[in-house]
This record gives sequence, C-alpha cells and structure tokens, in this order.
Amino acid sequence: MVCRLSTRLLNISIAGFCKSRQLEKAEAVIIDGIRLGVLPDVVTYNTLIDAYCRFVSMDAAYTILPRMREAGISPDVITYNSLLAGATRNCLLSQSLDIFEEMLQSGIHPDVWSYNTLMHCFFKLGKPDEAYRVFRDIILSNLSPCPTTFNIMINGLCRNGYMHNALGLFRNLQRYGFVPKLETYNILIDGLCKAGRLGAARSVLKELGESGLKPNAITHTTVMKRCFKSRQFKLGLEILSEMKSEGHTFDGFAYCTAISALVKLGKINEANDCVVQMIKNGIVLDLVSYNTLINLYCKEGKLEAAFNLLDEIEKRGLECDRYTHTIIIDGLCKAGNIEGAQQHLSYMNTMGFDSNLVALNCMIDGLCKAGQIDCAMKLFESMEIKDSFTYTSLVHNLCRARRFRSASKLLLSCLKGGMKILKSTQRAVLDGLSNSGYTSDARKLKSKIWSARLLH
DNA sequence: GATTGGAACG
Repeated sequence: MVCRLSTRLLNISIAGFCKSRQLEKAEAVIIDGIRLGVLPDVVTYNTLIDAYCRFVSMDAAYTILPRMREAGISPDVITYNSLLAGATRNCLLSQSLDIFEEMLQSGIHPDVWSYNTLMHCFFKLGKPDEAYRVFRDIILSNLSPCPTTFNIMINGLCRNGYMHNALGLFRNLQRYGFVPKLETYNILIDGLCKAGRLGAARSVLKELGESGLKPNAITHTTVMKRCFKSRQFKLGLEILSEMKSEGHTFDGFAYCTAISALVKLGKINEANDCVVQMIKNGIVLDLVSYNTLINLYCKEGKLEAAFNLLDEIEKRGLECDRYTHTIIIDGLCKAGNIEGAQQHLSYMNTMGFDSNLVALNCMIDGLCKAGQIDCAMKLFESMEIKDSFTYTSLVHNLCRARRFRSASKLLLSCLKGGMKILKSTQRAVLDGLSNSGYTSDARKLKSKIWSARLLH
C-alpha cells in the first residue's frame, strides 16, 4: 500500500514536469524513485511517452517501449493511444495507421479514444470516406461516442469541403439532445469562415451567445481573421480593439493574426505596436510567430533584423519550414538582392523543400522584375508543378519585355491546364500581338482562349 | 496517464 501510494505521488510529480516540458527533471525523478524503492508503473511510462511525442520526437517516444519491457511492464491501450495521437499530431499519418495495426496485433482492444484519433488521421489524410467508416463503426459497436467524436467528425467534414454535411450533422445531433460545447461552436464558425460564409458564421456566433456560452479568444481570432480576409478591415480592427478592451486572453494566435493582417494593410507602425505588446505579455515565440515577425521585418526592409531572428530560431532548436524560406526569399527579392535570394533558394533545396511552389513563384517574380526573364524561364522549365501565379507572373513580365509570342504560348498552356489567369494579363497579350503586327496570331489566340474556357 | 477548435508565405 505504501509503495502504491508513493508511485502515485511519483506519477503526479512526473506529470507536472512533463507538462512544463522539463523532461530531464521527469527522468531524474524516476531515477531517484528507483533508488528509494518506488518503482515506475504503466502510468509513469505512458506519461513519458506522451511528453516525448509532444515535445521531442516520435523516435524518442519509441525508445521508452524497450525500457518499459525491461521493467516488466506491458504497454496498454493508453500507451498505444498516446503514440497514435503523437504520430497524427505530427502528420506522420502512415505511421499512425501502422501503430493502430500493431495495437490490434498485440491483442489490445482499441477504445473510443483510439477510434477518435484514427478518424482524425483519416481526415488529415484527406480520406473522409474512411473516417466516416470509423465513425459508423463507433456508433454501431458497443463503444459509445463522446463529444470529442462528434467534434472531430464535424471538424473533419469542414476541412474536407463538406461544410453542408458538417452543418447537417450538427443540427441532427442537436435534435437528439446533444448540447454543443464551445469547441463545437468554434469548429463550425471556423469552417463557415473558411468557406467564405461570414453571414452563416455570424448566425452561429449569435446562437453561441444565446446558448449561454461565452465566446473565447479562439472564437474572436477566427472571426477577426475572416474579416481581414474579406477586406472588412474596419470590422476586423474593431474586434481587435474589443478583444483588448474586454480583457480577453490575447495569445500568440491572436497576435499573429493581427500582426499579419496589419502588415497586409500596410499599417507597419500598428503591427510593430502589436509585436511590442506580444513580447511584453510574455508570449513564448514559436515557429509561426517567428515567421510572422520575419515577414514584418522583410516588408519594412529590415533584412538584418529578419536574419537575426533566423539565427534565433536555430539557437532555440527550432527548424525553419517552407513558410520561413518563402518569406526570406521574397524579402531578398523585394530588397533587390537577387543573388542572395538564389543562394537561399539552393539552401532551401538542400533542406528538402525543393518543391516549395510559393517560394519558386517568388523567385520567378523576383528574377523577372530584375530583368532576368531568361533565368526565370529556365527556372520555370525545371518546375514540376506550376500554378496560376507562376504563369501570371511570367506572362505579365514577358509582355512588359514585349515578347508577346512567348507570352501567348505560356498563356495557352496555362488555360489548357485549367488554371485561371488575370483578364488584364490576357488582354495585354492580345493587344501586344495585334499592336506589334501579329494580327492573325492574336485572332487565333482569341479563339483558342474561348475553346480552352469551354473545356474547363 | 491521453484524442478535437483559432495564427505565418506569392
């Protein structure tokens, strides 16, 4: 009895250190415990596995398994659920499916948490049908679905373009007496916002208020972002000041939403004020926050400050992602440092981001603006995937360089690929051809544009 | 002892 009680205390202490990311201290507590004769149990190891998944890596989490076995403790359903959640959270989705398979083969029965996570994994993989099959299995089996099951389902439907079904499920559930929590409302509001249905989002927001729940920072951030996106800047700024005056928790998400919106509005001073407040409020910067700040510094031409933050990212043990690289490449291009941008591009490629379409588009645009259209064309030809930004940038700049026949060729392959291109850019190609004497080419292009439109 | 919701690039 004494020993079991001590193990419980040991686990509480370990959970505390794990929660605050102090894994070395958690490990030290285990060693001290063993020295005093207090042995870790399955809870101890599960807590550790969860923390390693969250804060270190999946590989680190896997190293706990042999340690457990050495101590004579078998993994249980929670062990597997933690690994499953870790892999899914880190988007290692095929690994998630393997873990689920391994769980079945070890004779451990998955519970509703396992199925919830599996469902989430299928949604992340863009396989809503498979996710729905899991959902149906949960309903039809003896496992009873929990509120999280419904939240994951509604969120997954929203993210996979099934807004209508998400809303339908929500209404059906309400009919059966399901009382939505704030999370559910936030999921729906975000889905509606991302689908561009600001009006519907507002009425769900109203429903939220009427249900007696109070919107939180997540709700406000979601709506604020949508306002900025649909160019309702005044309303967005109002929500921002409302959040401040009503004393809502202003967290990293809210600050980053506001800062990047202000940068896009060209309100650089206000954006910097926000940065000062964010730092003052003790927000610990994560990669997204660094990217947001680097973008701000690039937009105001403070490349040195941007590169200082790049160093800080490394010092903190974080890794730059495709956003960081794109922001830097675009920043260097806009500052007229094409050589630097090209250097960073090859560095990005060595880091495994060689199919970063947005960064390549920035580079193409930068090369064109610097008058190196042939370089841009070469890069274009080496690209496996192109989108309408790639084409628009090149066609536009080919026109400016009066190379209308090349522009015409690219314009056509763009439209044939089913991609849109600005009407004004199309006009520039047609006018350019006619005005420089290629009247029949212009006519042919015009009819080809028509037929391409008919086909798509 | 654990699963779900909001932020960043052209």
